[in-house]
Amino acid sequence: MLLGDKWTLLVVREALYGVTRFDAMQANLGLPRTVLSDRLKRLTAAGVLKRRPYKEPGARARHQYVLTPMGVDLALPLIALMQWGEKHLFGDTPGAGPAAAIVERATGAPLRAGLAREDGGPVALREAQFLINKP
Amino acid sequence: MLLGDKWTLLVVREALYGVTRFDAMQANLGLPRTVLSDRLKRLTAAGVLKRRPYKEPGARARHQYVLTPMGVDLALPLIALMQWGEKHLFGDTPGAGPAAAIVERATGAPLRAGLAREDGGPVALREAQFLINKP
DNA sequence: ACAATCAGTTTATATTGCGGACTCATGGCG
DNA sequence: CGCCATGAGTCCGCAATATAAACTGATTGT
Repeated sequence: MLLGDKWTLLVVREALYGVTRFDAMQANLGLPRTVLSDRLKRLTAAGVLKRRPYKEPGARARHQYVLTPMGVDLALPLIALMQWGEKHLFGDTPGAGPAAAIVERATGAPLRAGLAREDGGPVALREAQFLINKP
Repeated sequence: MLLGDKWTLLVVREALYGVTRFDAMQANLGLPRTVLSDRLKRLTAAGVLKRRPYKEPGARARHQYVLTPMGVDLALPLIALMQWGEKHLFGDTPGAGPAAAIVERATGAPLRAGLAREDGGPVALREAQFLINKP
């Protein structure tokens, strides 16, 4: 079960925010280093992250964790979850406003996760229905 | 941390599928009854589910767990996650096709989770950007 | 040579998850 | 009426994970 624990999605979110180094993630999230180490291993094994060595000039070689296309695609579920949280659970961390806004790169217009037909036409959640496949 | 474990989201998915009774959820998910009991408690405490007594004619009174509006809104993150899984991890459970399709109730047209401007215009994930609030 | 930094690993303890058995109330049935 | 089945949990003992804190080890600026 790839995404089924407390930290995995948060690690991916860090990566989406542009945090790529072990210590920065550990400091931001405050999770035990053992767990971070394990999650990064799992995520790279699953193909969500890629581990790359790199070297800033005048610093020793490190490695960074960057999202693969598969990882980048996790942005959508994550945005949907974050917006759900903003809307429904704000007594969560009192005083804290939304952690991040999602905007269109070109125009700065705010964006929202939603459902759409394949032609792009938006559809409200109430108009949607699950069709369950029972084999 | 409300949604941070293996089962909570799956329980919500069951509820979205229309499963409302304890034993049915337990049978479908195969999780320990203690854990299901705990998750249902948490979810009702958080306002995602509501516990209601009801009575089918000719059977004794039971209770069912139904989603609140807050719970129904979790459909979107869940759909986004499911579609991510369909696209990227199919060696997951070999032989199993997608578990459920999402369609428009009125027309039966298939739906996809995506990003949109506030006017409803669709925007590709690559055009989106996080604006982080640092207080 | 030395202290600092980054990226982990090791270790010991605490928490949580798990399967299986048990409880308890209620309704159907002979 | 007495008995069985069922739904909805709880209780218990063991296994797996999480946690905090200290340790390793490579490298690098001073």
